[in-house]
Amino acid sequence: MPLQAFSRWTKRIAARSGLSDRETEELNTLPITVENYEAQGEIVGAGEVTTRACIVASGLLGRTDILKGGQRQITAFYASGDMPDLHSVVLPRASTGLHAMTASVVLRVPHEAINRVSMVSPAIAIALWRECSIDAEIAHTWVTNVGQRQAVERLAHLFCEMAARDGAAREGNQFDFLFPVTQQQLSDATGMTVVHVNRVLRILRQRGMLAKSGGIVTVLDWNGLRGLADFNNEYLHLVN
Amino acid sequence: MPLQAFSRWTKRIAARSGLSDRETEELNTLPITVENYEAQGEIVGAGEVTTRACIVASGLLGRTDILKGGQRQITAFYASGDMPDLHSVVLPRASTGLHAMTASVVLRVPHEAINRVSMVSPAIAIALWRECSIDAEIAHTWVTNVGQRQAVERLAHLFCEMAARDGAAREGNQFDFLFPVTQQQLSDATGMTVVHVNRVLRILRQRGMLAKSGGIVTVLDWNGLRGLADFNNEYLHLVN
DNA sequence: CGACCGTTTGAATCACCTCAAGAGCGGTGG
DNA sequence: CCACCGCTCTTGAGGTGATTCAAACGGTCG
Repeated sequence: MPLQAFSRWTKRIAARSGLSDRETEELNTLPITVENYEAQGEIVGAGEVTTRACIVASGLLGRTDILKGGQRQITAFYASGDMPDLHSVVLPRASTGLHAMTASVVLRVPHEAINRVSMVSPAIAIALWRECSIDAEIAHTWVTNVGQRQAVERLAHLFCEMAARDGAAREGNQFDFLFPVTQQQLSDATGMTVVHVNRVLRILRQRGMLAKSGGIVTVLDWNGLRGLADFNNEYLHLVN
Repeated sequence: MPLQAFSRWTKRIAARSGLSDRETEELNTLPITVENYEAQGEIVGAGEVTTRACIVASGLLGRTDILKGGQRQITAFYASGDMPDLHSVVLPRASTGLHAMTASVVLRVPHEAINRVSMVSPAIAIALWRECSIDAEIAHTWVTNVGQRQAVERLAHLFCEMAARDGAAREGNQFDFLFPVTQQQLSDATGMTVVHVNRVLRILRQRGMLAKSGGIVTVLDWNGLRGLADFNNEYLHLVN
Protein backbone atom coordinates (compact mmCIF):
# COMPACT_ATOMS: atom_id res chain seq x y z
CA MET A 1 0.00 0.00 0.00
CA PRO A 2 2.67 2.58 0.91
CA LEU A 3 4.65 1.41 -2.10
CA GLN A 4 1.74 2.26 -4.34
CA ALA A 5 1.99 5.92 -3.31
CA PHE A 6 5.73 5.80 -3.87
CA SER A 7 5.34 4.55 -7.41
CA ARG A 8 2.62 7.12 -8.01
CA TRP A 9 5.19 9.71 -7.03
CA THR A 10 7.96 8.38 -9.29
CA LYS A 11 5.53 7.93 -12.17
CA ARG A 12 4.29 11.47 -11.88
CA ILE A 13 7.80 12.93 -11.88
CA ALA A 14 8.89 10.72 -14.75
CA ALA A 15 5.85 11.70 -16.80
CA ARG A 16 6.10 15.41 -16.04
CA SER A 17 9.79 15.61 -16.87
CA GLY A 18 10.01 12.93 -19.52
CA LEU A 19 12.56 10.86 -17.65
CA SER A 20 14.09 7.84 -19.30
CA ASP A 21 13.37 4.35 -18.03
CA ARG A 22 16.84 4.26 -16.57
CA GLU A 23 16.32 7.51 -14.65
CA THR A 24 12.91 6.40 -13.46
CA GLU A 25 14.45 3.18 -12.24
CA GLU A 26 17.03 5.25 -10.41
CA LEU A 27 14.23 7.01 -8.52
CA ASN A 28 12.61 3.69 -7.73
CA THR A 29 15.75 2.54 -5.98
CA LEU A 30 15.55 5.33 -3.41
CA PRO A 31 15.41 3.84 0.08
CA ILE A 32 12.24 4.57 2.02
CA THR A 33 11.01 3.95 5.53
CA VAL A 34 7.38 4.01 6.60
CA GLU A 35 6.04 6.09 9.47
CA ASN A 36 2.60 6.56 10.96
CA TYR A 37 1.21 9.77 12.37
CA GLU A 38 -2.01 10.43 14.14
CA ALA A 39 -4.22 13.41 13.41
CA GLN A 40 -2.58 16.72 14.39
CA GLY A 41 0.78 14.97 14.66
CA GLU A 42 3.89 17.00 13.94
CA ILE A 43 6.05 15.57 11.16
CA VAL A 44 8.51 18.44 10.89
CA GLY A 45 8.72 21.27 13.37
CA ALA A 46 9.43 24.88 12.41
CA GLY A 47 13.16 25.54 12.64
CA GLU A 48 14.05 21.86 12.60
CA VAL A 49 17.03 20.73 10.53
CA THR A 50 15.95 17.65 8.62
CA THR A 51 17.89 14.83 7.04
CA ARG A 52 15.00 13.13 5.29
CA ALA A 53 12.16 14.24 3.05
CA CYS A 54 8.54 13.02 3.09
CA ILE A 55 6.21 11.39 0.63
CA VAL A 56 2.57 11.11 1.61
CA ALA A 57 1.36 7.53 1.39
CA SER A 58 -2.11 8.11 2.81
CA GLY A 59 -3.91 10.80 4.72
CA LEU A 60 -3.43 14.53 4.37
CA LEU A 61 -0.56 16.79 5.39
CA GLY A 62 -0.44 20.54 5.77
CA ARG A 63 2.40 23.01 5.74
CA THR A 64 1.83 25.20 8.75
CA ASP A 65 3.04 28.54 9.95
CA ILE A 66 2.46 29.66 13.53
CA LEU A 67 2.49 33.35 14.41
CA LYS A 68 3.46 35.08 17.61
CA GLY A 69 -0.20 35.56 18.47
CA GLY A 70 -0.86 31.84 18.18
CA GLN A 71 -2.74 32.06 14.89
CA ARG A 72 -1.99 29.34 12.40
CA GLN A 73 -1.77 29.58 8.64
CA ILE A 74 -1.79 26.47 6.49
CA THR A 75 0.04 27.37 3.28
CA ALA A 76 -0.33 24.08 1.40
CA PHE A 77 -2.05 20.73 1.55
CA TYR A 78 -0.42 17.49 0.46
CA ALA A 79 -2.17 14.21 -0.34
CA SER A 80 -1.10 10.74 -1.37
CA GLY A 81 1.74 10.78 -3.90
CA ASP A 82 2.83 14.32 -2.99
CA MET A 83 6.22 15.24 -1.61
CA PRO A 84 5.58 18.11 0.81
CA ASP A 85 9.16 18.99 1.63
CA LEU A 86 11.21 18.09 -1.40
CA HIS A 87 12.72 21.54 -0.93
CA SER A 88 14.28 20.31 2.31
CA VAL A 89 16.87 18.51 0.18
CA VAL A 90 18.33 21.87 -0.76
CA LEU A 91 17.13 23.79 2.32
CA PRO A 92 17.35 21.38 5.25
CA ARG A 93 16.36 23.92 7.88
CA ALA A 94 12.56 24.06 7.80
CA SER A 95 11.20 27.57 8.17
CA THR A 96 7.65 26.23 8.56
CA GLY A 97 6.18 23.10 10.07
CA LEU A 98 4.61 20.04 8.53
CA HIS A 99 1.63 18.48 10.26
CA ALA A 100 -0.75 15.60 9.71
CA MET A 101 -4.25 16.97 9.16
CA THR A 102 -5.68 13.52 9.66
CA ALA A 103 -4.12 10.17 10.55
CA SER A 104 -1.46 9.67 7.87
CA VAL A 105 1.18 7.32 6.62
CA VAL A 106 4.39 8.99 5.50
CA LEU A 107 7.37 7.64 3.61
CA ARG A 108 10.76 9.11 4.51
CA VAL A 109 13.59 9.37 2.01
CA PRO A 110 17.08 10.38 3.16
CA HIS A 111 18.37 13.62 1.63
CA GLU A 112 21.65 11.86 1.13
CA ALA A 113 20.03 9.39 -1.25
CA ILE A 114 18.24 12.09 -3.21
CA ASN A 115 21.44 14.10 -3.45
CA ARG A 116 23.26 11.05 -4.71
CA VAL A 117 20.86 10.40 -7.61
CA SER A 118 20.79 14.14 -8.34
CA MET A 119 24.55 14.33 -8.63
CA VAL A 120 24.68 11.23 -10.80
CA SER A 121 21.88 12.27 -13.12
CA PRO A 122 21.39 15.97 -13.88
CA ALA A 123 18.06 15.12 -15.52
CA ILE A 124 16.79 13.94 -12.15
CA ALA A 125 18.08 17.05 -10.40
CA ILE A 126 16.25 19.16 -12.96
CA ALA A 127 13.09 17.07 -12.58
CA LEU A 128 13.12 17.60 -8.81
CA TRP A 129 13.80 21.28 -9.30
CA ARG A 130 10.73 21.32 -11.56
CA GLU A 131 8.59 19.68 -8.88
CA CYS A 132 9.67 22.31 -6.36
CA SER A 133 8.86 25.04 -8.84
CA ILE A 134 5.34 23.70 -9.19
CA ASP A 135 4.96 23.85 -5.42
CA ALA A 136 6.08 27.46 -5.68
CA GLU A 137 3.50 28.22 -8.40
CA ILE A 138 0.83 26.81 -6.15
CA ALA A 139 2.01 28.98 -3.28
CA HIS A 140 1.90 32.09 -5.48
CA THR A 141 -1.64 31.15 -6.47
CA TRP A 142 -2.58 30.85 -2.81
CA VAL A 143 -1.32 34.39 -2.24
CA THR A 144 -3.69 35.57 -4.94
CA ASN A 145 -6.51 33.49 -3.58
CA VAL A 146 -6.17 34.77 -0.04
CA GLY A 147 -5.32 38.30 -1.10
CA GLN A 148 -8.01 38.97 -3.67
CA ARG A 149 -10.95 36.64 -3.48
CA GLN A 150 -13.98 36.99 -1.23
CA ALA A 151 -14.74 34.18 1.19
CA VAL A 152 -17.09 32.16 -1.06
CA GLU A 153 -14.86 32.33 -4.12
CA ARG A 154 -11.78 31.70 -2.02
CA LEU A 155 -13.06 28.51 -0.47
CA ALA A 156 -14.42 27.39 -3.84
CA HIS A 157 -10.98 27.88 -5.35
CA LEU A 158 -9.36 25.75 -2.69
CA PHE A 159 -11.82 22.94 -3.38
CA CYS A 160 -11.18 23.26 -7.10
CA GLU A 161 -7.45 22.93 -6.57
CA MET A 162 -7.76 19.87 -4.38
CA ALA A 163 -10.21 18.26 -6.80
CA ALA A 164 -7.90 18.92 -9.74
CA ARG A 165 -4.81 17.66 -7.97
CA ASP A 166 -6.68 14.58 -6.82
CA GLY A 167 -7.49 13.86 -10.45
CA ALA A 168 -11.20 13.56 -9.71
CA ALA A 169 -11.98 16.69 -11.70
CA ARG A 170 -11.82 14.85 -15.00
CA GLU A 171 -14.93 12.82 -14.40
CA GLY A 172 -17.63 15.12 -15.67
CA ASN A 173 -19.69 17.73 -13.86
CA GLN A 174 -20.33 15.66 -10.74
CA PHE A 175 -17.92 13.57 -8.73
CA ASP A 176 -16.52 13.22 -5.26
CA PHE A 177 -13.04 12.99 -3.81
CA LEU A 178 -11.25 12.54 -0.51
CA PHE A 179 -10.31 15.71 1.34
CA PRO A 180 -10.29 14.97 5.06
CA VAL A 181 -10.07 18.42 6.63
CA THR A 182 -12.01 19.96 9.46
CA GLN A 183 -13.63 23.36 9.10
CA GLN A 184 -10.98 24.64 11.50
CA GLN A 185 -8.27 23.53 9.10
CA LEU A 186 -10.10 25.08 6.15
CA SER A 187 -10.21 28.30 8.10
CA ASP A 188 -6.48 28.13 8.79
CA ALA A 189 -5.83 27.59 5.09
CA THR A 190 -8.04 30.40 3.82
CA GLY A 191 -7.42 32.99 6.50
CA MET A 192 -11.04 33.13 7.58
CA THR A 193 -12.68 32.15 10.88
CA VAL A 194 -14.23 28.74 11.50
CA VAL A 195 -17.60 30.34 11.89
CA HIS A 196 -17.36 31.95 8.52
CA VAL A 197 -16.11 28.79 6.85
CA ASN A 198 -19.19 27.08 8.15
CA ARG A 199 -21.47 29.73 6.70
CA VAL A 200 -19.69 29.68 3.37
CA LEU A 201 -19.98 25.91 3.16
CA ARG A 202 -23.70 26.29 3.66
CA ILE A 203 -23.85 28.82 0.84
CA LEU A 204 -21.98 26.47 -1.51
CA ARG A 205 -24.35 23.68 -0.54
CA GLN A 206 -27.43 25.84 -1.02
CA ARG A 207 -26.21 26.93 -4.43
CA GLY A 208 -25.97 23.28 -5.39
CA MET A 209 -22.24 23.46 -6.02
CA LEU A 210 -20.59 21.35 -3.39
CA ALA A 211 -21.27 19.34 -0.26
CA LYS A 212 -18.83 18.10 2.34
CA SER A 213 -19.48 15.27 4.70
CA GLY A 214 -16.74 13.75 6.80
CA GLY A 215 -13.67 13.45 4.67
CA ILE A 216 -15.60 13.28 1.40
CA VAL A 217 -16.21 16.33 -0.75
CA THR A 218 -18.98 15.96 -3.30
CA VAL A 219 -18.82 18.33 -6.22
CA LEU A 220 -22.34 18.80 -7.51
CA ASP A 221 -21.61 21.33 -10.25
CA TRP A 222 -17.98 21.40 -11.31
CA ASN A 223 -18.51 23.94 -14.08
CA GLY A 224 -20.40 26.21 -11.74
CA LEU A 225 -17.76 25.85 -9.05
CA ARG A 226 -14.78 26.60 -11.22
CA GLY A 227 -16.61 29.47 -12.83
CA LEU A 228 -17.39 30.91 -9.42
CA ALA A 229 -13.81 30.44 -8.24
CA ASP A 230 -12.29 31.73 -11.48
CA PHE A 231 -10.25 28.53 -11.41
CA ASN A 232 -7.66 27.82 -14.08
CA ASN A 233 -5.66 24.66 -13.52
CA GLU A 234 -2.61 25.68 -15.56
CA TYR A 235 -0.61 26.55 -12.48
CA LEU A 236 -0.80 22.93 -11.33
CA HIS A 237 1.05 21.66 -14.41
CA LEU A 238 -0.92 18.43 -14.37
CA VAL A 239 0.33 15.62 -16.49
CA ASN A 240 -1.87 12.59 -17.04
CA MET B 1 26.35 48.80 -14.54
CA PRO B 2 24.12 45.93 -15.67
CA LEU B 3 27.10 43.61 -15.33
CA GLN B 4 27.37 44.58 -11.68
CA ALA B 5 23.92 43.16 -11.01
CA PHE B 6 24.82 40.05 -12.92
CA SER B 7 27.88 39.43 -10.79
CA ARG B 8 25.87 40.17 -7.67
CA TRP B 9 23.58 37.39 -8.80
CA THR B 10 26.34 34.87 -9.48
CA LYS B 11 28.10 35.76 -6.24
CA ARG B 12 24.97 35.28 -4.21
CA ILE B 13 24.29 31.85 -5.72
CA ALA B 14 27.89 30.78 -5.33
CA ALA B 15 27.95 31.89 -1.69
CA ARG B 16 24.60 30.34 -0.81
CA SER B 17 25.42 26.99 -2.37
CA GLY B 18 29.16 26.91 -1.82
CA LEU B 19 30.00 26.59 -5.48
CA SER B 20 33.58 26.04 -6.53
CA ASP B 21 35.49 28.71 -8.44
CA ARG B 22 35.12 26.62 -11.55
CA GLU B 23 31.34 26.39 -11.19
CA THR B 24 31.06 30.08 -10.40
CA GLU B 25 33.07 30.83 -13.51
CA GLU B 26 30.67 28.62 -15.45
CA LEU B 27 27.80 30.84 -14.31
CA ASN B 28 29.74 33.93 -15.26
CA THR B 29 30.00 32.71 -18.84
CA LEU B 30 26.23 32.70 -19.29
CA PRO B 31 25.29 34.94 -22.22
CA ILE B 32 23.14 37.92 -21.36
CA THR B 33 21.37 40.64 -23.27
CA VAL B 34 20.20 43.91 -21.80
CA GLU B 35 16.65 45.25 -22.09
CA ASN B 36 14.94 48.36 -20.85
CA TYR B 37 11.38 48.63 -19.63
CA GLU B 38 9.38 51.62 -18.61
CA ALA B 39 7.17 51.70 -15.53
CA GLN B 40 4.17 49.35 -15.81
CA GLY B 41 5.83 47.60 -18.75
CA GLU B 42 5.07 43.92 -19.27
CA ILE B 43 8.15 41.71 -19.29
CA VAL B 44 6.38 38.37 -19.38
CA GLY B 45 2.67 37.96 -20.01
CA ALA B 46 0.50 35.38 -18.27
CA GLY B 47 0.33 32.23 -20.38
CA GLU B 48 3.38 33.16 -22.41
CA VAL B 49 5.90 30.46 -23.27
CA THR B 50 9.33 31.88 -22.60
CA THR B 51 12.77 30.97 -23.87
CA ARG B 52 14.77 33.28 -21.66
CA ALA B 53 14.88 34.08 -17.96
CA CYS B 54 15.35 37.49 -16.34
CA ILE B 55 17.79 39.04 -13.94
CA VAL B 56 16.94 42.46 -12.53
CA ALA B 57 19.75 44.93 -13.17
CA SER B 58 17.98 47.99 -11.80
CA GLY B 59 14.48 49.01 -10.89
CA LEU B 60 11.80 46.82 -9.37
CA LEU B 61 9.79 43.97 -10.86
CA GLY B 62 6.61 42.35 -9.63
CA ARG B 63 5.06 38.99 -10.28
CA THR B 64 1.45 39.72 -11.09
CA ASP B 65 -1.76 37.76 -11.22
CA ILE B 66 -4.86 39.22 -12.84
CA LEU B 67 -8.30 37.91 -11.92
CA LYS B 68 -11.45 37.72 -13.96
CA GLY B 69 -12.84 40.75 -12.14
CA GLY B 70 -9.80 42.81 -13.10
CA GLN B 71 -8.24 42.83 -9.64
CA ARG B 72 -4.52 42.41 -9.52
CA GLN B 73 -2.40 40.56 -6.99
CA ILE B 74 1.34 41.05 -6.82
CA THR B 75 2.78 37.85 -5.35
CA ALA B 76 6.45 38.83 -5.22
CA PHE B 77 8.79 41.77 -5.70
CA TYR B 78 12.22 41.47 -7.30
CA ALA B 79 15.04 43.98 -7.07
CA SER B 80 18.55 44.27 -8.45
CA GLY B 81 20.40 40.95 -8.43
CA ASP B 82 17.21 38.88 -8.22
CA MET B 83 16.10 36.37 -10.82
CA PRO B 84 12.30 36.59 -10.86
CA ASP B 85 11.59 33.71 -13.19
CA LEU B 86 14.38 31.24 -12.74
CA HIS B 87 11.57 28.69 -12.54
CA SER B 88 10.81 29.37 -16.20
CA VAL B 89 13.85 27.24 -17.04
CA VAL B 90 11.94 24.18 -15.86
CA LEU B 91 8.43 25.56 -16.43
CA PRO B 92 8.61 27.70 -19.58
CA ARG B 93 4.89 28.44 -19.72
CA ALA B 94 4.32 31.34 -17.34
CA SER B 95 1.15 31.01 -15.29
CA THR B 96 1.51 34.56 -14.02
CA GLY B 97 2.88 37.77 -15.47
CA LEU B 98 6.01 39.73 -14.74
CA HIS B 99 5.83 43.52 -14.80
CA ALA B 100 8.11 46.45 -14.19
CA MET B 101 6.89 48.37 -11.14
CA THR B 102 9.14 51.25 -12.08
CA ALA B 103 11.46 51.89 -15.00
CA SER B 104 13.80 48.91 -14.98
CA VAL B 105 16.76 47.35 -16.71
CA VAL B 106 16.52 43.60 -17.18
CA LEU B 107 19.13 41.06 -18.24
CA ARG B 108 17.86 38.10 -20.26
CA VAL B 109 19.53 34.71 -20.15
CA PRO B 110 18.51 31.96 -22.62
CA HIS B 111 17.02 28.84 -20.98
CA GLU B 112 19.14 26.84 -23.33
CA ALA B 113 22.32 28.23 -21.77
CA ILE B 114 21.14 27.61 -18.22
CA ASN B 115 20.11 24.08 -19.15
CA ARG B 116 23.50 23.50 -20.64
CA VAL B 117 25.44 24.46 -17.50
CA SER B 118 22.92 22.53 -15.39
CA MET B 119 23.42 19.34 -17.37
CA VAL B 120 27.18 19.72 -17.26
CA SER B 121 27.39 20.51 -13.57
CA PRO B 122 24.86 18.91 -11.20
CA ALA B 123 26.08 21.24 -8.44
CA ILE B 124 24.83 24.18 -10.48
CA ALA B 125 21.49 22.51 -11.15
CA ILE B 126 21.12 21.93 -7.42
CA ALA B 127 22.14 25.52 -6.66
CA LEU B 128 19.47 26.85 -9.03
CA TRP B 129 16.94 24.44 -7.56
CA ARG B 130 17.85 25.92 -4.16
CA GLU B 131 17.27 29.46 -5.41
CA CYS B 132 13.82 28.48 -6.67
CA SER B 133 13.05 26.86 -3.35
CA ILE B 134 13.85 30.10 -1.56
CA ASP B 135 11.43 31.91 -3.84
CA ALA B 136 8.87 29.29 -2.81
CA GLU B 137 9.56 29.86 0.89
CA ILE B 138 8.99 33.54 0.37
CA ALA B 139 5.69 32.83 -1.38
CA HIS B 140 4.55 30.61 1.48
CA THR B 141 5.43 33.40 3.89
CA TRP B 142 3.35 35.81 1.83
CA VAL B 143 0.38 33.48 2.16
CA THR B 144 0.76 33.68 5.93
CA ASN B 145 1.22 37.41 5.83
CA VAL B 146 -1.87 38.06 3.75
CA GLY B 147 -3.92 35.37 5.43
CA GLN B 148 -3.26 36.12 9.07
CA ARG B 149 -1.93 39.57 9.72
CA GLN B 150 -3.92 42.75 10.16
CA ALA B 151 -3.26 45.61 7.79
CA VAL B 152 -0.64 47.43 9.88
CA GLU B 153 1.37 44.32 10.71
CA ARG B 154 1.02 43.04 7.16
CA LEU B 155 2.42 46.13 5.53
CA ALA B 156 5.14 46.31 8.17
CA HIS B 157 6.11 42.73 7.36
CA LEU B 158 6.41 43.52 3.67
CA PHE B 159 8.71 46.43 4.43
CA CYS B 160 10.78 44.22 6.72
CA GLU B 161 11.21 41.66 3.99
CA MET B 162 12.27 44.18 1.40
CA ALA B 163 14.68 45.83 3.84
CA ALA B 164 16.22 42.49 4.75
CA ARG B 165 16.55 41.36 1.14
CA ASP B 166 18.04 44.68 0.21
CA GLY B 167 20.69 44.14 2.85
CA ALA B 168 19.98 47.50 4.44
CA ALA B 169 18.61 45.88 7.57
CA ARG B 170 22.06 45.20 8.97
CA GLU B 171 22.88 48.83 9.55
CA GLY B 172 21.47 49.37 12.99
CA ASN B 173 18.09 50.61 14.11
CA GLN B 174 17.78 53.37 11.49
CA PHE B 175 18.51 53.23 7.80
CA ASP B 176 16.87 53.71 4.45
CA PHE B 177 16.64 51.69 1.27
CA LEU B 178 15.26 51.84 -2.23
CA PHE B 179 11.78 50.45 -2.72
CA PRO B 180 10.13 52.33 -5.56
CA VAL B 181 6.50 51.28 -5.32
CA THR B 182 3.33 53.32 -5.42
CA GLN B 183 0.65 52.91 -2.79
CA GLN B 184 -1.44 51.24 -5.47
CA GLN B 185 1.23 48.59 -5.93
CA LEU B 186 1.54 48.11 -2.19
CA SER B 187 -2.19 47.55 -2.08
CA ASP B 188 -1.98 44.97 -4.87
CA ALA B 189 0.75 43.15 -2.97
CA THR B 190 -0.99 43.10 0.40
CA GLY B 191 -4.57 42.58 -0.70
CA MET B 192 -5.79 45.84 0.78
CA THR B 193 -7.21 48.95 -0.86
CA VAL B 194 -5.10 51.96 -1.80
CA VAL B 195 -7.05 54.08 0.61
CA HIS B 196 -6.25 51.77 3.45
CA VAL B 197 -2.60 51.49 2.51
CA ASN B 198 -2.44 55.24 2.74
CA ARG B 199 -3.96 55.25 6.22
CA VAL B 200 -1.68 52.46 7.39
CA LEU B 201 1.38 54.29 6.12
CA ARG B 202 0.30 57.26 8.17
CA ILE B 203 -0.02 55.06 11.25
CA LEU B 204 3.48 53.66 10.73
CA ARG B 205 4.80 57.19 10.32
CA GLN B 206 2.97 58.45 13.41
CA ARG B 207 4.32 55.56 15.44
CA GLY B 208 7.80 56.62 14.42
CA MET B 209 8.53 53.33 12.71
CA LEU B 210 8.83 54.08 9.02
CA ALA B 211 8.44 56.83 6.46
CA LYS B 212 8.18 56.54 2.72
CA SER B 213 8.90 59.29 0.31
CA GLY B 214 9.22 58.71 -3.40
CA GLY B 215 11.14 55.51 -3.92
CA ILE B 216 12.95 55.73 -0.62
CA VAL B 217 11.77 53.96 2.50
CA THR B 218 13.24 55.25 5.73
CA VAL B 219 13.14 52.85 8.63
CA LEU B 220 13.09 54.88 11.82
CA ASP B 221 12.83 52.02 14.30
CA TRP B 222 13.88 48.68 12.89
CA ASN B 223 13.48 46.80 16.16
CA GLY B 224 10.04 48.24 16.66
CA LEU B 225 9.06 47.47 13.09
CA ARG B 226 10.15 43.86 13.08
CA GLY B 227 8.60 43.34 16.49
CA LEU B 228 5.33 44.74 15.24
CA ALA B 229 5.46 42.61 12.09
CA ASP B 230 6.60 39.47 13.93
CA PHE B 231 9.33 39.33 11.32
CA ASN B 232 11.83 36.48 11.29
CA ASN B 233 14.25 36.55 8.38
CA GLU B 234 15.07 32.83 8.38
CA TYR B 235 12.79 32.16 5.44
CA LEU B 236 14.94 34.41 3.26
CA HIS B 237 18.03 32.22 3.73
CA LEU B 238 20.29 35.24 3.51
CA VAL B 239 23.95 34.66 3.03
CA ASN B 240 26.35 37.54 3.42
C1' DC C 1 -2.05 76.11 -18.22
C1' DG C 2 -4.60 71.86 -18.30
C1' DA C 3 -4.24 66.89 -17.87
C1' DC C 4 -2.79 63.19 -15.37
C1' DC C 5 -1.13 60.41 -11.74
C1' DG C 6 -0.37 59.46 -7.06
C1' DT C 7 -1.63 60.80 -2.53
C1' DT C 8 -4.68 62.24 1.12
C1' DT C 9 -8.92 62.76 3.80
C1' DG C 10 -13.99 62.16 5.15
C1' DA C 11 -18.34 59.60 5.55
C1' DA C 12 -21.10 55.67 4.98
C1' DT C 13 -21.34 50.79 4.29
C1' DC C 14 -20.24 45.94 4.42
C1' DA C 15 -17.85 41.53 4.67
C1' DC C 16 -16.19 39.23 8.01
C1' DC C 17 -15.08 38.72 12.97
C1' DT C 18 -16.05 38.05 17.92
C1' DC C 19 -18.64 36.26 21.45
C1' DA C 20 -21.84 33.02 22.95
C1' DA C 21 -24.32 28.89 23.14
C1' DG C 22 -26.51 24.69 21.61
C1' DA C 23 -26.48 20.21 19.00
C1' DG C 24 -24.42 15.97 17.21
C1' DC C 25 -21.26 12.28 17.85
C1' DG C 26 -17.66 9.10 18.81
C1' DG C 27 -14.77 7.64 22.79
C1' DT C 28 -14.00 6.57 27.61
C1' DG C 29 -14.93 5.02 32.00
C1' DG C 30 -17.68 3.95 35.95
C1' DC D 1 -25.50 0.72 29.49
C1' DC D 2 -25.54 5.22 30.53
C1' DA D 3 -23.06 9.49 31.95
C1' DC D 4 -19.69 12.38 30.67
C1' DC D 5 -16.12 14.48 27.95
C1' DG D 6 -14.02 16.58 24.07
C1' DC D 7 -14.25 17.80 19.41
C1' DT D 8 -16.61 19.38 15.43
C1' DC D 9 -20.32 21.58 13.50
C1' DT D 10 -24.02 24.96 13.58
C1' DT D 11 -26.58 29.20 14.40
C1' DG D 12 -27.64 33.95 16.41
C1' DA D 13 -26.48 38.72 17.58
C1' DG D 14 -23.60 42.48 17.80
C1' DG D 15 -19.18 44.73 16.67
C1' DT D 16 -15.25 46.29 13.73
C1' DG D 17 -11.53 46.51 10.44
C1' DA D 18 -11.41 47.45 6.03
C1' DT D 19 -13.99 48.81 1.89
C1' DT D 20 -16.53 51.87 -1.15
C1' DC D 21 -17.65 56.21 -2.80
C1' DA D 22 -16.44 60.83 -3.29
C1' DA D 23 -13.63 64.72 -3.49
C1' DA D 24 -9.65 67.52 -3.02
C1' DC D 25 -4.58 68.36 -3.21
C1' DG D 26 0.15 68.40 -4.97
C1' DG D 27 3.62 67.35 -8.29
C1' DT D 28 5.00 66.47 -13.11
C1' DC D 29 4.85 66.80 -17.96
C1' DG D 30 3.55 68.02 -22.64
